[in-house]
Amino acid sequence: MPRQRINIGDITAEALTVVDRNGFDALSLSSVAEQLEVGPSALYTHLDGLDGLRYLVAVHATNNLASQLRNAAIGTSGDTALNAMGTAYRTFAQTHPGQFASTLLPPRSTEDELSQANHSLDDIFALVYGADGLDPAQAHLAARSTRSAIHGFLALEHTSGTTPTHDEEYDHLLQTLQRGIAR
Amino acid sequence: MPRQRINIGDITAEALTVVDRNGFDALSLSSVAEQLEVGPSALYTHLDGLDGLRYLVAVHATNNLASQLRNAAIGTSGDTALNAMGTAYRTFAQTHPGQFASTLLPPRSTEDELSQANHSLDDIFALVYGADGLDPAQAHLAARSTRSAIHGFLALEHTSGTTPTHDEEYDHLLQTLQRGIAR
DNA sequence: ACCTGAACACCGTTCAAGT
DNA sequence: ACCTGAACACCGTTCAAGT
Repeated sequence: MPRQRINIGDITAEALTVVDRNGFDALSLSSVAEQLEVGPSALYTHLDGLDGLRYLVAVHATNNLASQLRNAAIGTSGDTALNAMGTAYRTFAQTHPGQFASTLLPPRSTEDELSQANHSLDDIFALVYGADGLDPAQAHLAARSTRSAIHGFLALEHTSGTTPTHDEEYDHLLQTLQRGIAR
Repeated sequence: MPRQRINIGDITAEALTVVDRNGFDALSLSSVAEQLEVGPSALYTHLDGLDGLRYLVAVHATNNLASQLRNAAIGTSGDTALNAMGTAYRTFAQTHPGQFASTLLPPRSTEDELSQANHSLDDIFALVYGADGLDPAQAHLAARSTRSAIHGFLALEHTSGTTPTHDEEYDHLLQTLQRGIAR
């Protein structure tokens, strides 16, 4: 019997593929193991069961999203930056709905890898607001409001089915934020 | 063998109990059937499998939330109404996290019971903005932005664990919306 | 150290059989 | 019409056994 040798990188890549194709709820040890040509129990050598697999996906998805936002914000500032980040956030949610959904998974401790990934996401928004003149405390508040609002809109848009485009609604949200943030 | 007779009302009540106690992901045909003292297959007479059970919970949860928002808005208007609704929304999410999570379930058609429940939720916000002087189109946009932002904040707060209270962040979000909504 | 394969518990779903 | 109970497929998890 030729034994297949796998590592955590293979598992992660395959898990993201499954999630991108069939959604976060379709992620299972069986599906990933089958693609890697090993038995489901082989995965326990590398991670802590199904919860560990979900955690792995959530960390990578959050970091992927953060990268997209950083790329979008490069060379811009102020409202231009926020609009670019809003567009990038939405593009990520639409092209990787499974990864987007995984983003809401609860961290295990207050300072684990997933918490850090979430903090780095908030930090991107806070940096933009900070460069815009807001002091650190205000920038943090503005960042949290912005991320919350954008995430909420995209989550509702995703479940609301792919009904007509909600471009006008999304523009309204982003403009509301830009007008409403104290500065 | 004394046969247990059940109806859709019993199932709904028991499903909501399970969801309130152990979360939306813990909802299963088995757990509900066990509490009703019937076999899991007996439920298929009344609904369409696990998806049907989830759908049932989502409809009732959304309508429950809508009732809370309506109650909160009674006798108020403008920013006072929005603050009251924001508080009621948050209270619902914290006291019934399972029902809150079920709220994001995708409808089956564009005009089924769940879509209607979601529309009635948006309508509550739209009515407040309408009474505030916004024309129907603007009130609709404002309602969607508001619901999205509030939902997103509460969803992130819920996953972010029950870390310290985020009261200040929530206030910031509501104030940002009130300043940012065009009127 | 890492994977196999059997074993177990659990769940959703279908369907013939009973009342 | 409505529930039972057997049957099936599928999944997560554990663990002894092999390499």
